Amino acid sequence: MAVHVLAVLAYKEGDRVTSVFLAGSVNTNPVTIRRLLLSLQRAKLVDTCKGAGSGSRLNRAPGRINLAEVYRAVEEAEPFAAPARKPNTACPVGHCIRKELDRIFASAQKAMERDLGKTSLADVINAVKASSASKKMV
Amino acid sequence: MAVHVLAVLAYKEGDRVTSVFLAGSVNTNPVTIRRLLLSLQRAKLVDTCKGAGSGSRLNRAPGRINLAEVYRAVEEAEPFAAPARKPNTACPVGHCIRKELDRIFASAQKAMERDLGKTSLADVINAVKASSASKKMV
DNA sequence: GACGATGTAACATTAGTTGTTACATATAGA
DNA sequence: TCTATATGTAACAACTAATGTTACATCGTC
Repeated sequence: MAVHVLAVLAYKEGDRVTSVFLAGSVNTNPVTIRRLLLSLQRAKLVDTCKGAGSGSRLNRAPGRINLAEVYRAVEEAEPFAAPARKPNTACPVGHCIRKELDRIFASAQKAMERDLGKTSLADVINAVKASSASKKMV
Repeated sequence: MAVHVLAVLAYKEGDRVTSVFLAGSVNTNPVTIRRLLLSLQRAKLVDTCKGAGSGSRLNRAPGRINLAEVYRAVEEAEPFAAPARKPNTACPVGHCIRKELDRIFASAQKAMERDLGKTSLADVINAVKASSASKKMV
């Protein structure tokens, strides 16, 4: 969803867009969008202003925003394997396994982020544009 | 959690272990374990028998089970980016972006699985054994 | 100062996961 | 064959996280 919002912002190059508009585009409600925008602001990906005629816009060119950043901005807590069952020490395995699994999953997540990092927001937009253009040609 | 269960099974090389025992070890209840075991059975990772003195055991040597398999066995549905917001066609971006995001996330997930695939269940157990051994030395 | 937008809190709604109980069924062993 | 034991599975409760809804204070622009 975050990518979707950013894509819309990229579409409106530079123009400020309101959370109400974004909510309509993503088919959700303004509050959820604003909650999401807070994360994106923290990550310095968007620039949001209050006041009449204001709203949000990208803080960087779409070519300089990659999806790994977006992912990290949104998923502050690690996404899986995290529920952190209580230590549960009685069992010889349970005792030490958590630390090990954390290591492994952190590595897997890094791998995923490396892959996401290969795609920029501009890439996404171009693909969307191309696909909608070819659709219009039919 | 799945990895934890398999690790316990690997610990008891060959012996059948009951869901009650596993539940105690993972600090949960037998039904949850059995539900999990069903997925692992489908993936041919474990072999479960009913009846007195029965239970589950690994279907392969721990060195021949890698974590990507475990992950796939458990996470049948793709884990994220999946909520599949309704198409929401009114907006020019929303219309075509889904397909593109699916492609990107599928790739990211593959990258993650490739990384998980580098670790076998045996690796996990060895790490756990090593860590518990060094702890005993203190 | 009024309007228009965000920030934020409180609460309802929803969906997904886990826990609990119960019971049918299958298997091993006496 | 009978009994004890363990799984498979269903129905339901409890819990958690995410989202939607409403409301309102606050900040900026006009």
